[in-house]
Amino acid sequence: MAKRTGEKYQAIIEAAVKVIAGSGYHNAQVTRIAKEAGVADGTIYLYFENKEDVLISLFRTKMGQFTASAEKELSNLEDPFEMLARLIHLHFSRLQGDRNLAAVLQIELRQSDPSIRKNISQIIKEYYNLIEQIIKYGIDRGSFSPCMNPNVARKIVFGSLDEVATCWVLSARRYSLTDLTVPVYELIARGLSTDGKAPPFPVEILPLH
Amino acid sequence: MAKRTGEKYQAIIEAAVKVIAGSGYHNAQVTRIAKEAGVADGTIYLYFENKEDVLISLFRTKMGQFTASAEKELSNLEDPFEMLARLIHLHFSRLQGDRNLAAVLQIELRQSDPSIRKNISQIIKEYYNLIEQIIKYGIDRGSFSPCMNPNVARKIVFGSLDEVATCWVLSARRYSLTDLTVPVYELIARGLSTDGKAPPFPVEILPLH
Amino acid sequence: MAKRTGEKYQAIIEAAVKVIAGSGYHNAQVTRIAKEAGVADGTIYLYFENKEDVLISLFRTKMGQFTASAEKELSNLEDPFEMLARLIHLHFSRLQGDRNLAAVLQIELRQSDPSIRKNISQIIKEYYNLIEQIIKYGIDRGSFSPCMNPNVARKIVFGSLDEVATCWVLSARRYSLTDLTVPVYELIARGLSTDGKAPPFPVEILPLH
Amino acid sequence: MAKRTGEKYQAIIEAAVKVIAGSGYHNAQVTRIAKEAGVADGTIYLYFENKEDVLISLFRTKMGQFTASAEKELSNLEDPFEMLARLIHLHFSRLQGDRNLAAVLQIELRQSDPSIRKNISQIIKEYYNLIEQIIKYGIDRGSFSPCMNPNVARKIVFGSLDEVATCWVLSARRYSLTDLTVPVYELIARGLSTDGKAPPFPVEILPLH
DNA sequence: CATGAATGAGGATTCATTCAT
DNA sequence: TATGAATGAATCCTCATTCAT
Repeated sequence: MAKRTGEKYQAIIEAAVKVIAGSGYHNAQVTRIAKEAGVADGTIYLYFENKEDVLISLFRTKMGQFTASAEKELSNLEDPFEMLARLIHLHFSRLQGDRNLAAVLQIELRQSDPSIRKNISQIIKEYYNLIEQIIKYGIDRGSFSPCMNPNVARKIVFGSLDEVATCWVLSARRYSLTDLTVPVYELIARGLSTDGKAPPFPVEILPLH
Repeated sequence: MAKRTGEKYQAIIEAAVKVIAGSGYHNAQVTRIAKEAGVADGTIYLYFENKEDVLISLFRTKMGQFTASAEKELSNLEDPFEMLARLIHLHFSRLQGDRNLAAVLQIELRQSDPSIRKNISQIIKEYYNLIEQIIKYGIDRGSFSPCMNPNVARKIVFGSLDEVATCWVLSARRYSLTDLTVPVYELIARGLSTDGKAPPFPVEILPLH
Repeated sequence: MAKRTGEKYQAIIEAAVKVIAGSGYHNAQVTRIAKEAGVADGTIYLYFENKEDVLISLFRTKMGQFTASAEKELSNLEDPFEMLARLIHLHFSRLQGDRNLAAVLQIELRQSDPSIRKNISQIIKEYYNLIEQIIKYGIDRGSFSPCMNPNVARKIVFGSLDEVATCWVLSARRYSLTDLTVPVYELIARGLSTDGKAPPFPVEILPLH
Repeated sequence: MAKRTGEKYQAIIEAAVKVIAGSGYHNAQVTRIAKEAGVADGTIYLYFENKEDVLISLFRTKMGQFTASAEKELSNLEDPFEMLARLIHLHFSRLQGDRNLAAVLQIELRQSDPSIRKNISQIIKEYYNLIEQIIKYGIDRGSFSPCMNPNVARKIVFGSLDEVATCWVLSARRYSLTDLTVPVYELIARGLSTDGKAPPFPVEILPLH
């Protein structure tokens, strides 16, 4: 019964990002999201099951876009190290490019109820899979250490990126997150590599200064 | 005004761990904690300022014990790799040894209000410092790569351990967290090392089977 | 934010008068007022900021009506003694006409918190001013003693009426308050008058028996 | 079972005056009164039935002292006007002489529960009687108007003094209450007098400047 | 499709009083 | 007599959701 498309659907999701980023998860009342989206409170319930559904849909939309664009960008690559480099760069530049979204994804949405967390876990699995596939591919290609458990390696890669991003959001953002792309790459790449030697970060990925 | 010691103080903290682990942060009513601790509701307010103070004190107590025991255990070591190995082992075995506590630390406490989060950040900094000191020490000794930013490396180490632990808590714990000690060590140690070669995990750390 | 008009607004105020008169200020739970008004608890907060605001609004509305009707009724008069006579009559007949309101105004509202008292003081100043204007006018006309301090005289007039009314409310009302209009008038009028002679009470004010 | 004498009994009453005057009726917790009196919480219950009993005893003691000293001071007088003058002077100077007590009697104790108010009414009746006796005596002597109802006159006299005193307490006491003795006397005396002529205030009552 | 006024369940905290010592 | 740690009942307000219009 909930209509999951239309411009109001998108407007509500964008409004939710804005409201949550602005005043935190616990002040994100439905009324405020409705006002920000320019619709009546009740209208939200024409497009979403309930408030939880708004938050989950927000996460699904944003995370889905991210995973899709990452998959697309990596699809043409052959070198596992370059794939890793691009993934890290995408991960950080995406968050740096939308500060509201970064705050919501890294901080606010983690304050949510268990039922929301459960859905979020489900959604994030696609991104997990993407990372794990890169690792498996790297092992198959002989670039990454064959001794590694790809599942454990995925957790380390994701946990590293996530912690770096969270610290950046909480730091009042006095520094550039994307500036950490290279050092993070180097440490992780060395850790993943077969012989402890990782190729340098492919600098053409980075935007020109 | 709040008396911060005594056996009832401890009982209330243990009760809070149990109640929060059992029913989640948002269902952790003061009344339930009081009942679990075997005291009256009002008694909690003789030992704590308010509910928030219970949670922060819980975190301070538990995290403080952990950091202190880690500092103590590492104080006699000379090899940075061995320090890293023991830290990872301690981190995982501690959480595996108290499943309620693990659930509270990894999941529930992260759903709390901004003011609680702020206090938690403050407390966890000591653990951050410990990790960062190990890294700096390793660089000075020539064991860890001198190109690394110790602050970034700290985030990668902590983020990795944290993500592995969180996944374990959420996984219904069908596997042993401490079994991941060695693979996690190997990946991180290789990443940190100067030449991509890390000594094998010192097996005497692990308990005998 | 609080909508301060509409029939529910009035219904809540009337319900508050009834509940407070019936069970006293300290038993006037929001839930009881809501039930009496035939609305949900939360509805009260659509029309009032909080419970305190209900009480202050109650006083403002009722006292405002009283002051306004007094000003209107006195506006056509020229003789200060007649103005005094009508004021006393209005004061007493108004309270006698609404016993619940009398109990709330004379007894219950005086048990309230300092912040409520402060607002009440502000509101009652208009009534104070009305009395003081009558006295100043009487002095200017030569009817009232020019030696008097109008401010002190106002306190004596109001204090007299207030004490008489309070005693009546507390007396289980075995007598008519309006029956005291004439004796109170005579004493006060003589006290205010220039030469100790006050005209008799204008009997046409009183309702026929 | 409550021991109603002893130095701790007095100390508790004085402490109650101080605490209530200092932080208002609603912040006058038993614990604070006990601390101020230098006794344990439980000790209060050796001397008083309950908190209400402390407040009522406070009022009884203080009001009793006042009524007694007034009766004594008026007992030698013959002129009703002089009695009135001395009563007003005593009433005001007593309150002005103890600001804490004034705040408690005029403001704070009136915020109390109905049961306390009931006891207070009972206690104040002696003072009411004193005033009424003066009035009856004045009528008998031919000084005061024989048409007056002594009961109504008493309310006017007490209400006037009470309102003047209350306004003074609430005014942040930027003026002298005893300075109002003469004007209040003049207005009331004229109102009570048989012919509208009252003798001037007997200035020897006032302290020399 | 859209509105927004109305609903009503749910929980942290205070403080007078007790009673074992 | 005196203590003071422990007790536990009692209540205002928020906000996701509904439904008559």
